[in-house]
Amino acid sequence: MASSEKEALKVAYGTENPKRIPAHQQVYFKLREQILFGELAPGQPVTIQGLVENLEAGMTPVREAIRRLTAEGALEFQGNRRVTVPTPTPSGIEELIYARQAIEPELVRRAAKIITADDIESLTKIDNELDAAITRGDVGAYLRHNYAFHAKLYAVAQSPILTEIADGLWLRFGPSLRVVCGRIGTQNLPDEHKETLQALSVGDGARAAEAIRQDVMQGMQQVKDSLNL
Amino acid sequence: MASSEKEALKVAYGTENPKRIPAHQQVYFKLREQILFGELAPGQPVTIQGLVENLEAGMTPVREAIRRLTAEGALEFQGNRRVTVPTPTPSGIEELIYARQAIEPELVRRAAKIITADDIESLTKIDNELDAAITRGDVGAYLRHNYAFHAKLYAVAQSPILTEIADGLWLRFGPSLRVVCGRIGTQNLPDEHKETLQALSVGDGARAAEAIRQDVMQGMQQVKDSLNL
DNA sequence: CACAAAAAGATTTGATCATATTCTGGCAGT
DNA sequence: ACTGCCAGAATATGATCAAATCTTTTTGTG
Repeated sequence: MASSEKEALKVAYGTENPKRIPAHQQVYFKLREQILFGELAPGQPVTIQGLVENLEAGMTPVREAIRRLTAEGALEFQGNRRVTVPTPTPSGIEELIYARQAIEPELVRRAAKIITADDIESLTKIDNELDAAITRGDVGAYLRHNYAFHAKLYAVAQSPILTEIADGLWLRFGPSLRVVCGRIGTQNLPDEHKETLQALSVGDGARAAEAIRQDVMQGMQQVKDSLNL
Repeated sequence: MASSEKEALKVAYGTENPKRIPAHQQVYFKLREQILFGELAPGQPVTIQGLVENLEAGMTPVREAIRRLTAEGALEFQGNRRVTVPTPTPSGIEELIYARQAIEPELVRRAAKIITADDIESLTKIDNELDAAITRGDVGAYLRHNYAFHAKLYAVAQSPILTEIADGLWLRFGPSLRVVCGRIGTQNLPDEHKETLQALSVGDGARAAEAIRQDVMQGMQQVKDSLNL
């Protein structure tokens, strides 16, 4: 995600000055959230008119948001003017596994070089909230905090292109993750975050990268397994 | 638009069935070509109204195409509603180098497992045309055939997600590549394609992947070097 | 009086909407 | 099953409104 858009996101959620945000961006962010955190299930059709009512927006902005998310792989063009949330396939998951383990550890390596104590503190805080969500079995909160942890790492890495790619990957498996959690709950979910934080705090980028790789692989493995049920 | 032009478009973009192509897709493909093959220079502003006239399309389709290309990183949101072709930065190029050498060799490994003699033949044909373009110093043809070679490899690999990512990367450095060729001509350009083809024809996926990695790295290195001039 | 900063106005461009048109898929009737 | 028709959804247009940039004029100061 481009940094100017991160600004827009902040504004959209009221943490910053009241600058006007174009409707098409607001729609984009809302729809993105719904996809990432599971309001929309794999295979579910997404209609323009439905969103116009649902999000109380005009037709043109909705259209633009859909095009954008389609380009990011979060939605799928069904040929006949139809758009749906993509249904995961084993080979698709394989591709995502490769891509994530190729990209995310590199982002962590980059983050490790320039991470500050403040960053580590806020990562720790996110991870604690994540633990709390797990113990109380709150799937929605788990998904949000888990993403927040990784997203914060990306932000630290200051590598906008790799971050956009990684974010794009999240959009592709987000709906599946929700399904997995619906099946197995929040127990037994991967969490190599402690190890990652430990390594980052002593400046060991290689170990941190490997820990995240483990985290990623375990999570994707569960998605893969849940497909064969 | 005259129907003969629509026909031409269908042929140009390989849509066989006689279905009508939505205007927003036509605009997308046209604009994508212009970005990939250098009609648009880095830093150049892209206006909606300009494209409406230039491509003889309506406003909504142009808008949608721009959103899509922005999502793919081919265009950049300039905060104040403005959209431009991104200007390359050294750190951006570094990111692209990492991403390409992480993704493309994997695609070649996958391609190597299932490539057919026909595929190799058509790759060879493309590479010959590429050589011809180089010897006659035809930059436009070089860019097109070079892309065609890589794109054909992606197609063989049958990995749609990794292919989309790789295509996205091309869109990001395409404009820079044009600039490089404008500076140094078509001589001294990387070409490990022969080695790749050789390895593929004997089923040596690892060697083919490494050859492509070399090709990618050499090309990106030249882009990087040309930035410091 | 010269110059530059600021204000006002004009113009270009983007955002959004209402509306007309085109297409798809389902359904009725054969 | 097949065919033709219809409702509803998507696509596309052009008009309208709003924002940003550029241009010109005004104003203030040394």
